[in-house]
Amino acid sequence: MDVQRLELLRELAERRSITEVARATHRTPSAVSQQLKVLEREAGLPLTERSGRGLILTDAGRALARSATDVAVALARARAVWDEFRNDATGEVSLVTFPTAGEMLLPGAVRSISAVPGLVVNCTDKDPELSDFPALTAEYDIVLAYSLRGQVPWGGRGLTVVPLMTEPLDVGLPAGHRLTSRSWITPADVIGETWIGAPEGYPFERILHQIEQKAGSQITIAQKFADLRVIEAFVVAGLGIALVPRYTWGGDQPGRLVLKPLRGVDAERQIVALMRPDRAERLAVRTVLEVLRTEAARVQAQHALIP
Amino acid sequence: MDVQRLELLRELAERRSITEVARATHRTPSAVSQQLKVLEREAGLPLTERSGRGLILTDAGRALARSATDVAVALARARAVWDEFRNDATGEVSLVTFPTAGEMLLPGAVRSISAVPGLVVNCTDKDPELSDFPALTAEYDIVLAYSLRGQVPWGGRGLTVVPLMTEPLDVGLPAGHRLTSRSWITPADVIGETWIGAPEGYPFERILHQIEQKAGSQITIAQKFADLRVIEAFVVAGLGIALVPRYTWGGDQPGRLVLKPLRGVDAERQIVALMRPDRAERLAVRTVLEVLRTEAARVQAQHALIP
DNA sequence: GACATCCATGTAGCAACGCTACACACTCCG
DNA sequence: CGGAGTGTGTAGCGTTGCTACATGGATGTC
Repeated sequence: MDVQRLELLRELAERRSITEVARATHRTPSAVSQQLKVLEREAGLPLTERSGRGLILTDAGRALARSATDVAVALARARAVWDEFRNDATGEVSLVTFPTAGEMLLPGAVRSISAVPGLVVNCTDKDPELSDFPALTAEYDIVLAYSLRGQVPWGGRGLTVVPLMTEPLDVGLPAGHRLTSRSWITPADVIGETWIGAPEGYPFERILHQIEQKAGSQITIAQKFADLRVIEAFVVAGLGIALVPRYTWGGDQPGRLVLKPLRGVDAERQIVALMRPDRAERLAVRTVLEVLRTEAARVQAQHALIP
Repeated sequence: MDVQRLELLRELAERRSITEVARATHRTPSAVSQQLKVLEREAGLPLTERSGRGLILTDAGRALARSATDVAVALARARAVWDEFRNDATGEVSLVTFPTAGEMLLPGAVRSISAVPGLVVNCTDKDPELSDFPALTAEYDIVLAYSLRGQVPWGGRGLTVVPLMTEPLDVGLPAGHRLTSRSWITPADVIGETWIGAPEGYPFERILHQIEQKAGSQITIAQKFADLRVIEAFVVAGLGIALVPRYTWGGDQPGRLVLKPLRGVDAERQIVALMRPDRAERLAVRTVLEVLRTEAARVQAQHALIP
């Protein structure tokens, strides 16, 4: 019935705890509990069940929370309509990114956005290993994440996904390496090489496994680092070769690090923006998204010129 | 921002006057005015303009009212979701119809609905000439209306239209008429005949014009009646022939009135249910609609057996 | 041209609602 | 067995949205 109450139910569905909902909505847990009780009484059937010291939603609760999302989207769209009427893309937009995308896209994007008066973006970065990126949509308006081809970890959660770019993953070689004369590299070429890999759980690992399978031999992984700078340093030092995202590559090792495209495996990652559907409707958010898309296109075009 | 206020704006868009909105929502005009003022202040731009002693919506107001409809639809859908969860198609549904459809569909439909406990339909009829049927959606949940093929008078108003059946319009002849031996009739056949027509503005008139055009000669219209019973009585009395909806035909003149299908012109009318989109989402309304559809199918099937 | 009428809109007051603050019950874990 | 984490009741208070009544314009009529 009441939209505010439905909103609370939706928050509960995402945050799994009344205390968390209260914190997020600047209320007392008691207030949240009371409102949900009223909603439940109106609905005429239980929406939550106690489970340990917390609680979980019933099937009915989940269904109602889903509808609540549609209501929130419609409402956000209404807001956007009159923001457009006033040409007023004003407000704060919060954004998280994984580090490499932040380095590649955000400086240019933030500069463009600073040209829009009244529009403010608050950016942070988070380690993709430590955080559940889809879950971050509860806290941030825009979440920049990446996935490998075919991998869709954020499907089914009802999130809005906007693709920004697809970035090829190349093989990084030290200058003078035997393969630097090649114009591309296949899995067979790298048999016997030592790799600088990524920690377990990182999606890059899957690609190394694919290379293993295609080449039919096992891969030697010497070190596992999460930070691209560290990886690059090791490659330059001749301690191994590594997968390096083509556009994100630091480039501060001119001539000492050589990138070669990889053929025979799906070596690319897709960089996307994840959002809660209602937040995606906000005019300010849509404006930031548009800037990110053009910035991504700019980066991609720039690298196409200097291969 | 607030849904209640958006709802008031939407009502204002339809009812054109604060007093009317107040009456419809069981409030004082003052209350409505105050809430719209708040909405306007929040929006930051004027939503209404004074015009004479009433007021009209600005462009921004109309746009916002449209979004308000989407919000109302989402909200109604949420209600329907948990009504379905409880299997609870309870409530009152109001319905207006034009007389012939009421005679044909409502007795059977109301009987079926009475089998659903807690579901109540309040039916009325209105003369299609005297009332603007699309506008009646403001007062009634379901409005039964008809249109001829190609005619869509309710488009663009943002109403939900559910087709119930298409009913052929036949030519009604008195027993013993020279054409009763034919199995169908063409415009050329009826040259020289005297017609019992419908008053101006009634859609039947258009079909008579079509017959005129196809036949290439002018039609003689002796009388113009709105009520089908009167028309039938005149036909039986041998005072002329007339267009008669095939399923709606009274049938209380057995053997004295003969119906023959008309070929060569689009002689059929479509019977539809008109609804405000949010009301169409209500489970009770959808249930009634379903009954109406099956009842329409039953009537159609019954007449197919006895041609 | 004065008056009745029909609008929308202010103002004061009141009732209802949703929040905070605090206390309490319960579960998990060291 | 506490202690820290949950969710939930109760009392009280501020805000909000309503009614009742009065006011200001625009329209139409005798």
